[in-house]
Amino acid sequence: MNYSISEENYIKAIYHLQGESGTVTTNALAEKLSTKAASVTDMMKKLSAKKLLNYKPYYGFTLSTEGKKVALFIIRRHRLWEFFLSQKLGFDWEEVHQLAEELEHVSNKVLIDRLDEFLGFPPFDPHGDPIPDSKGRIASRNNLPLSLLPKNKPGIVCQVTNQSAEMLELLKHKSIGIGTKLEVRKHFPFDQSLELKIKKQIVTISEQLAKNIFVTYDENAN
Amino acid sequence: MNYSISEENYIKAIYHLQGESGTVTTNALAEKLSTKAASVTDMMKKLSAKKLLNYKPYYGFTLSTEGKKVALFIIRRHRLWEFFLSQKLGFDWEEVHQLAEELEHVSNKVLIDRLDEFLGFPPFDPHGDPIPDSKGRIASRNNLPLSLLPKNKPGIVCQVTNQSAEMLELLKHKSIGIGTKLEVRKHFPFDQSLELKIKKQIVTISEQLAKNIFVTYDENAN
DNA sequence: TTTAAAATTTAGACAAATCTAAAAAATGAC
DNA sequence: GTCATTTTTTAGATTTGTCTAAATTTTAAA
Ligand SMILES: [Mn+2]
Ligand SMILES: [Mn+2]
Ligand SMILES: [Mn+2]
Ligand SMILES: [Mn+2]
Repeated sequence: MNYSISEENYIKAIYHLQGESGTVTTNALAEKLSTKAASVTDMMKKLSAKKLLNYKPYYGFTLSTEGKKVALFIIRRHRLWEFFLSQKLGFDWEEVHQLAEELEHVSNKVLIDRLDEFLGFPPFDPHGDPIPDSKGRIASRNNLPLSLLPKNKPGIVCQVTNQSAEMLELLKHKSIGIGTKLEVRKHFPFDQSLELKIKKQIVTISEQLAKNIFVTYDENAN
Repeated sequence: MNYSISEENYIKAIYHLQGESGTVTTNALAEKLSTKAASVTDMMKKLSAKKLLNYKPYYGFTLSTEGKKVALFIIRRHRLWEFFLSQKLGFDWEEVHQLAEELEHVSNKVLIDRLDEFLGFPPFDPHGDPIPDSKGRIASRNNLPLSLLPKNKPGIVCQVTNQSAEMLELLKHKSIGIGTKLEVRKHFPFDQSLELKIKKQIVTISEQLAKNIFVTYDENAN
């Protein structure tokens, strides 16, 4: 019922790597955690013994139902602290992740539920990622990758699915953040780059960047 | 410059035990940390090597100047989080200590300074203990142990110097908290017990309890 | 001043988490 | 299908923090 910081970091990393039920490999996890394959195997045995994993040696692993539950509670903590750091302490969205990496391991349930309440039960974190509620449920949203936003229809940025320093630096430079209103003006099939209108400015972004930006778009709006 | 959770717990415990420059013994520290004397000796060697301690084998130890600085920063974190938990999340003063025990180990300086600012630079925590500022300075206050409060002069409880669950339970029962206004009505030399007037009620407290309650008293007030 | 008791340190062991290097298993090119 | 390459696991070591039991040092009583 109570896991070490190291165990929690592994569980969370597996959750993110496996996405919608894919199997995770030893090397991929080692890479993600900046550790060695041998260390991963050791930890997989341990998490397996604790029934958090479906693990078949040599063939990778996925989280068990219990493992997913644990992961969602870690992610809940992480994203609530990110929201707190951003909204209450005024940190930029590229700073909050590192700090939340530490705070997420303080795992008292009542503390987290009170924090949630204090923050007004935010459904999304500063990067637009959903915050699991106290039961581990995640709000869904009709997201659209920027590449599928119809031309000349206003969309609002609601999520960025890569939060590397490099990505966030680029977004900042282009004045794109959560809540930014924009329209696609041009799409160049040669390299899939896009020209956007943002606050009366024309901004060009690459395919790689566009792939990581999601928008909401009200089809019934004018 | 960066210390493990275990090291931090030892440093803080030494700080509290040594008070105003007393020497701390191996057994006292083991007791305080619910560990064994042998473990303490091991850690003392380590902290000594890091120049955080003045350590003479068999004769106890005190924190070095650097060690005190580290201790004050840990205590700053602890008390700021206690204040946050109490004021923002609505926890009772007997609950905040345990939670702060974990949060105190998240040691990013900018985070703590921003938290301090967010909270309005509180000088005292929910138990009335002073919160070191970002330079490690502690506000002083003309405190008076309740036993020295002149009879029939109003005092305001500003600090309780024992925060055991037992003590806080008793205080709650007697409706005494930080900010409580009271007057000493009677003092019984036989057992040093006191009769207090609190909001028109007469309350009796023991010597042990009185010793841990400190009040402010304005000599110039009427 | 001797000696028994108490306090402290040392010795040796163990669990957790990590690493490097070697062995074993799976995979894919031929 | 064989075999070299890649991936994964195992073996053995290391660091941190802890423990018990034994040895050492201090202390305080007789
Ligand atoms: Mn983490
Ligand atoms: Mn996030
Ligand atoms: Mn602690
Ligand atoms: Mn306190």
